Amino acid sequence: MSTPTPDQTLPEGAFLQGLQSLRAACSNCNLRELCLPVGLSADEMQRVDELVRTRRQVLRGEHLFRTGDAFHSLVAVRTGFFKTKVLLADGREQVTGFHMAGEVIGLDGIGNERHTCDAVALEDSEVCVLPYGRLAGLSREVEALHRRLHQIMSSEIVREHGVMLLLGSMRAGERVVAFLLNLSRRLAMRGYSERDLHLRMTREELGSYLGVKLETVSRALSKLQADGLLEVSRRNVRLLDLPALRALLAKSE
Amino acid sequence: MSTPTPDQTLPEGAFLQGLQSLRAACSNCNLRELCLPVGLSADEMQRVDELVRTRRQVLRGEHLFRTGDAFHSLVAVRTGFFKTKVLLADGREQVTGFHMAGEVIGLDGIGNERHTCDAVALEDSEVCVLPYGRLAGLSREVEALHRRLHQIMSSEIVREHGVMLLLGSMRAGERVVAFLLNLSRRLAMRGYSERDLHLRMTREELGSYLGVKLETVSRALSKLQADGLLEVSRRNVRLLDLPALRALLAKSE
DNA sequence: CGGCAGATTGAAGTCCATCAAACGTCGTGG
DNA sequence: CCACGACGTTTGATGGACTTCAATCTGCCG
Repeated sequence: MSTPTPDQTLPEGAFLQGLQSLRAACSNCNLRELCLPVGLSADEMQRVDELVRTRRQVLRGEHLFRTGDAFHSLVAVRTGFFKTKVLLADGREQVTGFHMAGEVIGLDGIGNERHTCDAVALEDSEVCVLPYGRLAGLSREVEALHRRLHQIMSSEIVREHGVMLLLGSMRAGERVVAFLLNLSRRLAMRGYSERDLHLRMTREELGSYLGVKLETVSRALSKLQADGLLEVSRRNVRLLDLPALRALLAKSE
Repeated sequence: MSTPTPDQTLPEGAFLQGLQSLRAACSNCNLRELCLPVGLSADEMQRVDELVRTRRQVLRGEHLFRTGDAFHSLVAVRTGFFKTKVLLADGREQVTGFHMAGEVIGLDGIGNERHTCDAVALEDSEVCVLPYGRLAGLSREVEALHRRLHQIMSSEIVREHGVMLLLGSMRAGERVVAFLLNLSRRLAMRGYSERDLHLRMTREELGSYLGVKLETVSRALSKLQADGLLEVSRRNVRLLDLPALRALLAKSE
């Protein structure tokens, strides 16, 4: 493997720290069916390879970007787990999402060239850096990439509609179930068990995402366990009765 | 004015109802500084004119689109006021946004070619129909349009982050103030008073958006009136002390 | 004028937040 | 190796914010 040539167009600073010497490429990435290159032909994917040259390691607790940072790149999660959060003037914070392998982070920065939220690794992670300028340029040549970018952004909007529904219209117990089923589905899509979940976030972070306090999350989980629908042990959750859990959402009372 | 030639590439069906014989064009639209063509040169705007040929009238209470409808076009609000909402299986609904002149609706449909929410006119309105296929095609030729589309979607993501913060981290009174200030700012951007607001939605719709019950909205408004910060009379709100209202959010307690 | 939808206000109840204590787990250092 | 402490989690008791239920009021439109 040859010594990598640093990409001259990459932003200086934070993004160059932790640069990996691995050759990044979508073409031989096992996430290509989930991630940015969905819908691209082999040829098209190779053109994307040209600009997805940089991988970055992000350690647990490290920020990928912060509110106010200049926006240069989107980021695709390769391994690991992230949270994004927004802050209120008085320090209150709201977790806006949890992000796992194959998901793209940083879309918030496109609009005004600055990030408007923080992204923090919840475990040691690796991401692919997607320089936005080059991505946008290529997407004008490769229609499938253009479509895919629009699709990714649109899906993020739809995802957030779901969170708004959760925060605005569900009670605490329902929110927890909705979260678990969503996580279960995303794990299943990646070939993991849909029953055995390992939560990567604290009860407090989960509570923030769900708009309730950490004690409420804990109580809701205990209640579901008492009802025989799942087993909880710290951050490990086993879903014992998926149909019943789904029914809790589909038909509330 | 000559008889308009119906655009052959437009989708059949619902969108053709209420077709206006007015010649739609961004170039001579007074919203061009707020709407889709922001950042486009005169030449570029004329190219957009070619595909923004159709205006549609939407009466109060009418749906612009519904969950499940096939997605063909984005829609720019020209006059009037819309809400978008998502539905839960048991009938509960969550208003995800209120949309006024210059704002683009329907971004949720891009991802999977179907709409995932309902858009309803809250007063008699007029919209410009933006056939998505042609818009995407043109955006590959006109870079400024490409950027603008990305920007619109990114801004929508950022807006929703703000709503999530509101729903997840604020108390009822703060939510109402945040909503009023947001509306005030958007009206001011359009040349209207930032103090005199006319709410276009019922207390119930506003409560749904804010994740509280209609009575709670009503009480919060009454409280703000009692505190001398505003005057309410049915759907008319006059903000009497904007700095104090802003301070309520900037520094809670 | 009468009826109705929407808005306000009050009283009672529920869900969740808050405060508090105890427990388990993990990593560190004695 | 165990003790210790920090951190995260669980669980209980109490209180508060918002919901629910209900009555009344207002303005609008037929």
